[in-house]
This record gives sequence, C-alpha cells and structure tokens, in this order.
Amino acid sequence: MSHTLGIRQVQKRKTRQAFLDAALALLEEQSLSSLGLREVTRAVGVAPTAFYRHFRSTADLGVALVDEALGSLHPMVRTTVSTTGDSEERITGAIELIARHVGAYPAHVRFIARERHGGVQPVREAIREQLARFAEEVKAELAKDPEAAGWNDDDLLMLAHLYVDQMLITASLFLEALEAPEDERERVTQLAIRQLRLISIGRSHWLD
Amino acid sequence: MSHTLGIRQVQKRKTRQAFLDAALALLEEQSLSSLGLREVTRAVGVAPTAFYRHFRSTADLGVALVDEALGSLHPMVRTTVSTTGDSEERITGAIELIARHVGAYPAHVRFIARERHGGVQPVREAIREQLARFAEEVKAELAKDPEAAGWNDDDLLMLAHLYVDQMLITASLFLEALEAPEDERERVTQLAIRQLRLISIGRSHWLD
DNA sequence: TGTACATCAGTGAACGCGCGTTCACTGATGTAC
DNA sequence: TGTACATCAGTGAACGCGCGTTCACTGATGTAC
Repeated sequence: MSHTLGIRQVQKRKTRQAFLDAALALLEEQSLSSLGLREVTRAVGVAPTAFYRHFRSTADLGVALVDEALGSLHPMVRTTVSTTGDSEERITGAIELIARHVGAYPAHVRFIARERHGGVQPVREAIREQLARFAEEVKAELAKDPEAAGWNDDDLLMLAHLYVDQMLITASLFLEALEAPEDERERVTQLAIRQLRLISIGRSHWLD
Repeated sequence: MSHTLGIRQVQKRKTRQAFLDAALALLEEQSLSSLGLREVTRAVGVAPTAFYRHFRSTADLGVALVDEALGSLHPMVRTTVSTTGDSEERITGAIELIARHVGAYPAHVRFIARERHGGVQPVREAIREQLARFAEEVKAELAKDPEAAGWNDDDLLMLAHLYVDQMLITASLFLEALEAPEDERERVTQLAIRQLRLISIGRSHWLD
C-alpha cells in the first residue's frame, strides 16, 4: 500500500526542508554554534515560534543536516569504491567523482568539514558516527578486492579510515578552489591524485 | 642591548595573555564565531571596553591564537621530522611526540582543528598560511633524506602535505581520546602508527 | 455526503536579558628638561 | 634629582538592538459517525 501523505504533512515537510535549506545557506559564513533561531526563521519567512514545531534547538537542526549531508554522500562513496578498472583509472575516477560532488553540494561539504570538529557536541557525534559507518562500508568493499588477500580486519579498517579522511581532505580542498581559476582546480586535482596514488602504492606493498 | 620593558608594557602583555588564555578555555565548548567579547572580558575580570585596548574584534583575537597555537607546534614538527633512526623508530617516535603535544596543549590542538574549517575567514586564512609554511618546512627536511633522491619538488611537497594532514588527523584523534581509558588511547596509537607506516611504504616505492 | 469535534502548523505579542560599541573619565606610568 | 606635562590601559555609564522562549490564539486540515 502506498500511503499518501495528507496536505498537512506535505506542508510540514516542505517547511522543515525550508528550514534546513535556509540554515545551510546561512552556515556558509558562520558556524552552527553561532547560528540564531530567529536568523533562520527570518530567512524562511515564518514567525520565530514556528521553529519549535520542527526542532528543539539549532543543535537538533544541525543533527538533521548531518543526516541530509552525509546521506547524499553515501551513493558517492559506493560508486567510488566499487568502480572497476585498473588502479590508475580508479584513482582518477574517484577524484573526479569527489570534485563533482563538491560542485553539486558545496554547502553540504562545507557543513561537514566545519562541524566535524565544531563547537556543538551532538553534531560532532552524529558526524563521527556516520563517518565510522562510511569507513565500515569502504572496508567491506576493500575486503572484496583480490588485493585484500592476507589482510586482517584491523588493517582493512585502518586503510578504510585513511581513505575516508583523505576523501574529506580532498573535498575540502576542492571547496576552497571552487571559485578559483581552472588551473588552480587542476593543481588540486593533480595533488589529490598523487596522494591517493601514494596511498595505493603503500597498500599494494603492505604485506611485503 | 637588552631592552627592558616598562611596567606599562609588562602589564599590558600580561592582560593580553590573560585574554588569550581565557578565550582558549571558553573555546573548548564553542566556536570562535559564537565567542562573545563580553564573555571573554568577564572571564578575565576586566571591563568589556578593555578588550579594545588589545584587539579590534574576536576575529582579531582568533588570529593571535593561531600564532600562539601553531607557534608551539613548530618545534614539535622540527623534532619529529629530523629524528634519526630507522623508519619504524621514526614512525613510533613521531606518533608519541604528537600524543605528548596533545596532552600538553589540548586547547591549542582543539582550537586549530575546530577553526581550520571554522566560520571566521581571517582565522581560516591564518591557519592555512601557517600549515603551508609547515608543509614547506617538512618538505625541506624530506629533501635532505637519501630517500628523496629522484623526487621532484611537486612530489615532495605533495608528500609533505600528506604528512601534515595526517599529523592533524592523528592529533585530533588523540584529543578525542584524551579522557578515554588507556586501551582506547592505545588503539588510537596503533591506528596512527599503521597509517603512517602505510604512507612510508608508499613513499619508499614511489619511484618503482 | 454532511456535520460536529479534534488536531496542530503557524501566529503575534510580550518578557527579561546580554550583546557590541561609544564616550568622557581616571590615575599610574613615561618623558623632557 | 625634581617638576610639569603627555601618554594610555583600564573604567563605568549609557545606548539601541536582537536574542530565545512563553503563551494563548487562529483557522485550515483531519476524523468519527
């Protein structure tokens, strides 16, 4: 059965999404810990009190943003890791995919980079949990690869975390270079490719 | 000639340092972009207006904190990179040094991790510049190593950035584990060692 | 289908409070002679 | 060494303003019969 939402629920979802969008835009130039409730409602165009119909606090809204931002990242990670081809193709493919993602969702990327170590504990925790899930996912994909033969679980997870962190570093570099001229973006691309290449080389000689 | 500071200048420096210390303590639970001027002066025990005798704004104070925090890191980086011994000894030595530094200056480490991607542009910029200087320094040290034979400048700088980023990731992990039981800290140590080992392996096979 | 009642997303007024910044000031320290 | 003036770190009152939160409300939507 396909449950149809009532008018009320549809409208409520729309308003909630408007809060998330407005907050994300406002967070381009500040951190979550300084984001004001009235600031957000003003941007949405509703009364300040409407905020409480959707979130307990701005921290609560932040946690919702984590889910939205890292939810959009999940498919990307899957695609990246499960891409076929030789090592070099997979590396350039992964970096290109990251660049595309940053271009498509710059505000999401900025939010995660900013709040990962930000001043709001529940948000940091939510990001930490999601990134740990990512690492587990990457680990599972790595384990399928013939190259993983002879690797123990700890080392696979170690490598997975290295990849996830490297992905975030690269995404953050692309974000900084978003408005920069093409040659700067190309420089970042080449840097990211070579760093990933070095990690891949380390990976292939790990058991030597 | 050893210029002796007058009473006035000594007192002014003392007050300024009190501002920096108080701000750093307050930033344990929030970001710079939400740090209030009155909040800081209250913690120091002076009138709000006294703030302006030392800083133009909280962003200005933030930039001063960057200098203080990353200044204390410089000697550490030098020691780390120029340590002698075989590869494995250098790796464990470096990780241990990072752990010690985090234990000695947790607030500095937290501040840099938090504000590196934080909401205050001049502070982000100051951190970016200092980290770039670090990378140049690391690159210069790497270039002295016999292993660097055959490496071009771009690749050396690429590797230097990889090391600097990895250092920050590791420091941030140690920071999260500061209050954790010994076995969790040991887990972080082992993870960091293996990640650094993998990078070192990649480095030694880079030219294959 | 129509009616009577319940729900609940969004409103608007009101509150007390702390904010950043201005200004003229004070009094200890510094300097010129 | 003593005196007269300049400097300037820190003060305290005052300002207008936006903040988060409360409360009783409204009126469209949902539901039971």
